[in-house]
Amino acid sequence: MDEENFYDALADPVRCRLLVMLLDVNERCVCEMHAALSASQPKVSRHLAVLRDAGLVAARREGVWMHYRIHPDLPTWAYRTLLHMKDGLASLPASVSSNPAP
Amino acid sequence: MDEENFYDALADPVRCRLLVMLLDVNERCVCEMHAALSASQPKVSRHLAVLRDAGLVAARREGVWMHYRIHPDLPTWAYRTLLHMKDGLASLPASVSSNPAP
DNA sequence: CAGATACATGCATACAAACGTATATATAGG
DNA sequence: CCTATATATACGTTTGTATGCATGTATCTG
Repeated sequence: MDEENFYDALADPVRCRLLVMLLDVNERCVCEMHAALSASQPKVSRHLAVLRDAGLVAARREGVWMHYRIHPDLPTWAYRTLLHMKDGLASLPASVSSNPAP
Repeated sequence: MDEENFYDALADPVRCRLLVMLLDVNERCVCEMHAALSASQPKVSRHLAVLRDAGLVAARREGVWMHYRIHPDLPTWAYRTLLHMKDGLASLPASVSSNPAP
């Protein structure tokens, strides 16, 4: 969880929405999220990989499904920043404007 | 002050350091900051322009000098995020690693 | 008006990020 | 083993960002 990379991970609307979705519930699988965002599966998978590499989310496999959650060891300042982000993004549309899923 | 652009503005080490410097004092002129960061003047000027366009900082001209400060109308959640960032970045070196000023 | 200082910006380039499409991996079930 | 589902990744392309260098603009001084 490197401070320098933390804000890079937030600098994308898809990733922001993924994080906000994960703040609302404990866990979500990829298919849920890519459906909710109306974004293609590879797109969501790649963005989740960025968040995972940055240490923002953790993944757990259960059978065929990958369950993602906000990383439990996230430092307090990082978690608070995500909560601030959630408040600000609450009014925005859930889906990302471009590239709807087929 | 658009939430989407806010995190884009934070996604650069130079801009993060500029913001942290401005959190410490009320105002700073460009020459102070480019000296403190050991970065070239155009580099710092452009990064300040990004922060200004994003609404994160405000500028005031005083004679030949431009004084930058954290934008006084920054929403609370944004200001708190900057304070979190400052805490985390406190331990990092003040100057940016690459491209020292001539 | 000329020159100096502080800052901004235009241009070309290098580098990284994001995407779509296609394909690979993994697990579960017959 | 074969198929289907869920997810990840490789590849090529496009787009965006950061930078150095050079130049432009603004202000002050004389």
